[in-house]
Order: sequence, then structure tokens, then C-alpha cells
Amino acid sequence: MDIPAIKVACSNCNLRELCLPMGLNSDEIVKLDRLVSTRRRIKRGSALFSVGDPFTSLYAVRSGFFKTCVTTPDGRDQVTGFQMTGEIIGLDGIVNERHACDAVALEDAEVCVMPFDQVEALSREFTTLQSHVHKIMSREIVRDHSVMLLLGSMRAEERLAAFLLNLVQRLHARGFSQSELVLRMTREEIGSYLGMKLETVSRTFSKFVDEGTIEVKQRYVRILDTEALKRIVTPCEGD
Amino acid sequence: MDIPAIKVACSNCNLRELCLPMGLNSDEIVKLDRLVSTRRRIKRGSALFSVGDPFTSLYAVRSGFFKTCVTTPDGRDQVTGFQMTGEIIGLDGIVNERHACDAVALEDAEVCVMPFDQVEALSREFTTLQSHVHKIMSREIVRDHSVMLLLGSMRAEERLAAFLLNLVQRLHARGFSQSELVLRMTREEIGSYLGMKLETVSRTFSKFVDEGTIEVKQRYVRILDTEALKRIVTPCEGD
DNA sequence: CGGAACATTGAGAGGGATCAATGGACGTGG
DNA sequence: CCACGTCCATTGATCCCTCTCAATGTTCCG
Repeated sequence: MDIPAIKVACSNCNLRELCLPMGLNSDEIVKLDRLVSTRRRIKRGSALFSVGDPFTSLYAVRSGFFKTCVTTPDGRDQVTGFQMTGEIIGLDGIVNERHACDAVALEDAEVCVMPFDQVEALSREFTTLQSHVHKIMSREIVRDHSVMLLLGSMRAEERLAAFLLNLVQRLHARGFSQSELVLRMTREEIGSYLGMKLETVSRTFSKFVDEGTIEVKQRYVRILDTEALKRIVTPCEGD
Repeated sequence: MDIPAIKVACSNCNLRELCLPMGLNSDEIVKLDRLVSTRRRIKRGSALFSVGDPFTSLYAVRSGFFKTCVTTPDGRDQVTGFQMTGEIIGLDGIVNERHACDAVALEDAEVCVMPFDQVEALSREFTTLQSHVHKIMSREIVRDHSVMLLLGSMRAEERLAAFLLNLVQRLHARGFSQSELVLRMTREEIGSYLGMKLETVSRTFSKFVDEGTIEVKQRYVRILDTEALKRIVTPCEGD
């Protein structure tokens, strides 16, 4: 191979403050480099893994945007999450050594492949990584619980407002605007995630536009009044 | 203290096939004994821990029945799970070193306290436990995703049917009947978990009774036609 | 026995689903 | 460059499932 080996390494990755190495010291990150040896490119619309695939690795999103979804035997499916840069995909596969959901790229994407046996070996070796892995899994559990809260006890407007706020917050942490975003998913995918039909998603967007809370042009969304969105999510702060 | 020290140990616990030690060999279980040193009794209606409490330990349910729930700022709450004998509570606390939900005993209960720093230390020491802890967390994530599917895309009857089937299945794994159960939670708690109002839960029970699928007498439920329940959850097997 | 907590059932209202039609954005190929 | 098809989004009209409000019944316990 004459292709100059681009060093695939956490230590020189500009995402290290968002990704697995977050909070590790430079010494520890160098050890991590042993773990992340390969990258994988995923085309828009194709799957990083699918239900039933043997589980071998966790994946860190390096670029692009993913959705994960589960499917009922009768074909309905539920988007369980959207993952952006620096987030970890694949934790669902650990229990049964097979993936329990599909992970699909919503735009051309690249992930760092982290073979799970190596993750385990390395986290036996040094405490910081061990703690880190545990926190990543725990964070996912807490996130899932807040989605359950959303699905179980919020109305359409509250769900969409919470969704938008969550998205901009995560994008902001990645250096993007606090008030503008481009949705990478369709209305139907948003609806699936939020437990509502795509028409309801669209109508709710239109409602927010009418109220002057946001501007929408297809996938582009501009938040004009963040406070209004927050009030929708939490109707009576202080009650 | 004159109270004879009852040995608190996984190695002589009759739940070891269901609980943390599941699948470990006797050698490894002896090591686990170092970890589980104390038990704690929780009265019906009181909390094992609450939102915001410092996180120190995971808990294995030894007897009794718990619910975990999260709360919105405006007071609505969502039951995120029901835990029975052998199941692990507290994983939500790992990320922020504070608990993110309340865990409340639905009947007088007893838990084994597993200080998390010791869990981490021991799982650095031996691989089987490490793998086990990872699987327990991953199982929780997969479970949460299936609850999201339930909340996001099922109707009331499907939700309740899925709930009943899940409960009896878990109870059966603990040696109880496949067709009879006593609910430990109120209609309101079931409703909160399933994202529906208590009246709807009650009505749906009545509907199942009318159809001859189950018998209900308050908290006591007898399943007369398991297949019918399964058909409700998966309306068109094969479509 | 009386009260509190929990459960059932009814009647009516409403939020979101469903069905359906239209319109815009984008990519491909002529 | 425009035509065309496809995918996606918007909007309207109607329906229905579940919520809400309300009354009654049951169980449990002091």
C-alpha cells in the first residue's frame, strides 16, 4: 500500500473532548490509541449494523449523523435515538452478543471502530477508562428514561419543543449555533422518535411558526424564542 | 452486638442464578462475597434512593418489589420500570454520581448493597464479573428501547398485553405461575409506566375480561388465554 | 364503623390519527 | 436547461382513541 498511513488515533483527533477520551489525560489517551485502530465509512441510508448482527465493536461517530431503531414483528418501527459526532453507538449489542437495533446513517458518515474485547481489556488495565465506559452506559440509560418520560407524559407540542431544545443543545456543545440547525432526519423519523405521526410533526412545526417561536424552511430551523420553547416543555415552572 | 451474624453472601444465596452472580463459577462467587457485605430493608412506600441522592452503590433486590420513576419540573412523573427479585437497581446514578430517579418499594423489601467502587475494583480483577456488569447495563438499555417502542407505537390494549406478558414471564423465571399473578402496583402506577391514565388501564383490563382473555379481581390477575394476549401485542404475525 | 385509598364505570370532549390532495425540492436523464 | 419522477412536507377534513370529569363501588385498616 502506498497510501500514506493517516494516523487513526484519539491523541490527534479533534473530537477528543466530546468522545470516548473525554477527560482522560494525554498519557491515557495514548493508550486509547491502541484500541481505535480502524475507521469505517457509511453511506447515507445504509446501516452500520442491523438487528441480529453479531456484536463485536462499539462505534464512535466521527462525522455524520445516525439514527438507531427497533422494529416490531409486524413492521412498525421506533427510532430510539439520533447520534451525532462524538457519541457512542452499539451498547445494545453487549447483552446478547448480537445487535438489538439497526443503526442507519442519515448522511455520509464515518465511525471509529472500537473492538469491545479490547475496550474491556483496556478498561481492566486502567481505571479512568473503566469509569468512563460505565458512565457512557449509564448516561444512555438516563437518556432513555427521559425519552420514556417524554413519550409517556408529554403532548405533541411539548415533545417537539423538548426535541428541538435537546438537538440545539447538543449541536451547541459541538460548536454550532444555539439558534439555528439543519435537521438531518425526515418528519417521519422525528415522528417515530417522538411517538407521533409525521403529519402531526409538520402541523406542530407550523404551529410554532405561527406563534413566532421558530422559523422553518424544510430541514432548516431557526429558533427565534428559546424561552418560549422552554415554557412549552415545562408549562408551569414553579407549580 | 449479640445478634448472630447471618452470613450475607452470594455464595449461599438462593437467588444467585437470577442475580449478579448468574453464570459465575463457585470460585468467582466467593470473591463476590467480599463485595456484598450489607443488606438494607425498605418499608413499603419508602424510597431506596431519590433523585439527587449521592450515588454510592448498586442494589440487588433480594425480596420485595420496586418501581423507579423520574419526575418533570411541573410534577408529572413517569414510572421507568418495575424491579423484582434478583434485578439490579441504581445504574442511573453512575453518570453524575447522583441518582437520576426515585426507587420506591411497592412492598416491604430487602436489597443487597453493592458499593460501586468495589464493583469496579473487583471487575478489573476478574473478567467474568466485568463482562457481567456490562451485560446488565446493556440489558437495561435494550429493555428501555423496547419500552420506547411500546410507548411510541402501541395502543392501550397492546401496551397492557405486553406488560402482562412481560410480568408473568419474569415471574415464571422466578418459579411462579405462568398464568397467575398478583400486581404489586396500582392502576395509576401501571398507567404511568405504560403512558396511559389509570381509567384507561382499568377499562382495558375490563375489556380483556369481557373477551375472556383474563380474570381480574383487584390486584389478582389470571391469564386464561396467553395466545390471545400475544396476538394483541403482535396483531398480524407474518405481515 | 367510618374513612382513606384504590378501582370501576359512564358521559362527553379533545388531541392526534387517518385519509387524501397539493406543493415544493432534488436528482436524473433527455 | 428543462421535463419528469421521486421523495418529502404541508394542509384540510373527518374520525376515533384516550383523556377528563364525575359518580359509585370495593377493600383495607385504624
